[in-house]
Amino acid sequence: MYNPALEDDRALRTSADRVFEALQDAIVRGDIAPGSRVGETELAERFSTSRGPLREALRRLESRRLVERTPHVGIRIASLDHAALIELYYLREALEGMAARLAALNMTSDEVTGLKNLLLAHEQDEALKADTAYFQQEGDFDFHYRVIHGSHNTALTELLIGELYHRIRMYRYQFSAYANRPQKALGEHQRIVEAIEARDGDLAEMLMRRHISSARQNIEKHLKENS
Amino acid sequence: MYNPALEDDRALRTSADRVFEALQDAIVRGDIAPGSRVGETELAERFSTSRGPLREALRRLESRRLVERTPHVGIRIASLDHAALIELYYLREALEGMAARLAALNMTSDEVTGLKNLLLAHEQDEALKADTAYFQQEGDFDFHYRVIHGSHNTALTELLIGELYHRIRMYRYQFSAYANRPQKALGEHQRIVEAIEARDGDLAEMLMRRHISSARQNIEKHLKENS
DNA sequence: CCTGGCTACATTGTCGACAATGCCCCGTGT
DNA sequence: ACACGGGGCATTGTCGACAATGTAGCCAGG
Repeated sequence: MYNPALEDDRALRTSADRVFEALQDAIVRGDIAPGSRVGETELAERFSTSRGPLREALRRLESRRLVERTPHVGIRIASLDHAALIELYYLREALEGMAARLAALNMTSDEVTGLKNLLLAHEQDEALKADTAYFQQEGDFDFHYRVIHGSHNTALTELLIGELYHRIRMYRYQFSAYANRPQKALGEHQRIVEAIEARDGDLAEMLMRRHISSARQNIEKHLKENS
Repeated sequence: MYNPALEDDRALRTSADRVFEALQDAIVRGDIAPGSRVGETELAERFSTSRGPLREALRRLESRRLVERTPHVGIRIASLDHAALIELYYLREALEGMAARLAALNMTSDEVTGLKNLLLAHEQDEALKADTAYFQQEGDFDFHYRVIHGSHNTALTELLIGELYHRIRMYRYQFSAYANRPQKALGEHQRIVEAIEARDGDLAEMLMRRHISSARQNIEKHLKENS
């Protein structure tokens, strides 16, 4: 059987890159328990490679704060600390607020219409499915991805999507449902798009910041109740 | 001021970490020409180690965008792109604005008095030295470091100081003087501290954002004139 | 029984050798 | 003269072995 994905794997990717992505995915999805210590030999066997490429992958995961390393002792998978999650939301508020501002200034009209169509699709899904968490979460990521890309600021985009979002996704996978008020979020998304369409950077930033700030407060409330 | 040397005894004993620090410094200071291709063997000899630890260091520098890597071809030192510098200033505006807001809320009174004393010292240096660029730059970093730490948000602090500031410093070293208006900057710093002391997060954020936005516009003006 | 140090083991850190890939140059054909 | 292909060379990617370090368990002494 011809499998182009496998060939690409071998042709234009190094083993270290392949391990990096696979291990990152395993950590984000929780296949490896957060906070657990893992040995290099064990991981190397799991991903069918030697310790050399594995250690290169670990260095990159260390930069993304997905593993913690102490010299001569070993690595442990990042633990899920509530305080760290709250900190991440302050970062998101600042960065995505800026992204919304820049998106209002720099998005092409094609990108704006694409964004509007996305929300229309969400609206219909929402009407049908009432309150399904999964679709809302994926749709939520999709919306935010598009706004971030719309900033046309590559440093900002790479920082948010390439580094911070993996940590956010890890929390979402493992703490699962925060009861994240889908219909309310959809309404906030719509207002943000309206501000972007009106090319009102100030308003777009303010609405995005409130949107993320609300999500943070919602999480804080749930954490306080369940403790 | 942030001083990574304090942790050297415990954290930096491996060869890979030592090379990472040394190579990062060499890149930031411009000892290695930006955009130039460098071979792994050559670098390994330069830092008296083998290619194994060197490659681990390169992976981390790749995460910090200080080197660019293409598989099976090699690495090249990050080039100094004007557009990328402007993008970085938008990141700084968003992140340090948030840092100033959080500093106004979370700084201890000891930290606030330390910050005030720092500016008093700058004021006297300024009065004496009139317009010396170097002290102002170092003092500028010192001021911003303290505000960032004052946010008491470790994710924000590590992101700004551990990742973004190295890129900023690289530009400052190599494009040197932007005529960065020391006395005007000092006045802006003083107003920011006043807002922090008054525990006015909104005002502190606004002033910090204006401060960085002014610096960005100043750079943009100089770039336009010199092209 | 507890404490302190010491020994043995497991794990991480480092290195040199080998394999795989890309690049450059040269030769050949049109 | 130029385009295309093949071979040699330099560089990167990978691997297994060895050295260095931390840890746990044991033994001796109090």
